[in-house]
Amino acid sequence: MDRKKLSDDALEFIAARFKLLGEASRLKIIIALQNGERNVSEIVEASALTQTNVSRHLSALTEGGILSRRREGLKVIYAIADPSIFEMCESVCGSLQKRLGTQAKAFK
Amino acid sequence: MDRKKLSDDALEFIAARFKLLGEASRLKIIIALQNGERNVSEIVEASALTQTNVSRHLSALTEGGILSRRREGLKVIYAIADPSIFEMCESVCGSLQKRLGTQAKAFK
DNA sequence: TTTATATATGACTACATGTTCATATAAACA
DNA sequence: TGTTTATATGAACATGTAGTCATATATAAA
Repeated sequence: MDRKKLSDDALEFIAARFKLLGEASRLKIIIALQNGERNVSEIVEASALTQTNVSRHLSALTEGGILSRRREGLKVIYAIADPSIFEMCESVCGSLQKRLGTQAKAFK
Repeated sequence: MDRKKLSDDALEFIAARFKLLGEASRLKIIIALQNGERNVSEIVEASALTQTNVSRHLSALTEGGILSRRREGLKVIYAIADPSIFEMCESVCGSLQKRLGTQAKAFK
């Protein structure tokens, strides 16, 4: 495997991670888990999404290494497995604030 | 506009930012600009994408506030407008390395 | 075993989007 | 003016994917 191919694979990995975060519904789920683990029903309630939809997103986020999954009786409990996503969200928030600030100035 | 609605809009903003980064082709373009501004032809060559495709992605990235655009004669020169994306990429690389390391251990 | 509760999944629809081809626009020059 | 170079865009296609409905699976309890 040559160097070019390797970095293409790496790019795909990175893109996949960003893609997982590039959806408001999934961000809602992540935020619902910000203060600690929760089972699916709790996430459904907190996110105001349907149970099916939440289940789908939870699968994707878990497979992508962002969440962890644990069964406890009838309930399945999810938690943030990769806290680095919060840094990234803050990073985005920072640059968005900066950008919105600039746009706001343009209206003065 | 109530608080709930506001935070939904904010989430959409953040998701849109992540979505822009969630595509290997666009990451290639960003990497091509990592060491300084470049015109479209140079980006096409560096990224090995078609001119049309590059042009489309450049539009999206510029509209999303990630790149800046400047005309100079026949050439149009793009540059990174929001350097915070590099922090995020490094953040992703870090957690991916950690994750791949864990997976590698599982095979021992 | 039957029933109830919690979560996941197959099938499907609707819609978004990456990519390409051909062509348009914009600027410089003869 | 017409021509050439550099970039952008309309149209169309193919693919991916979020969301939904009905149903399946898994665990606990009666």
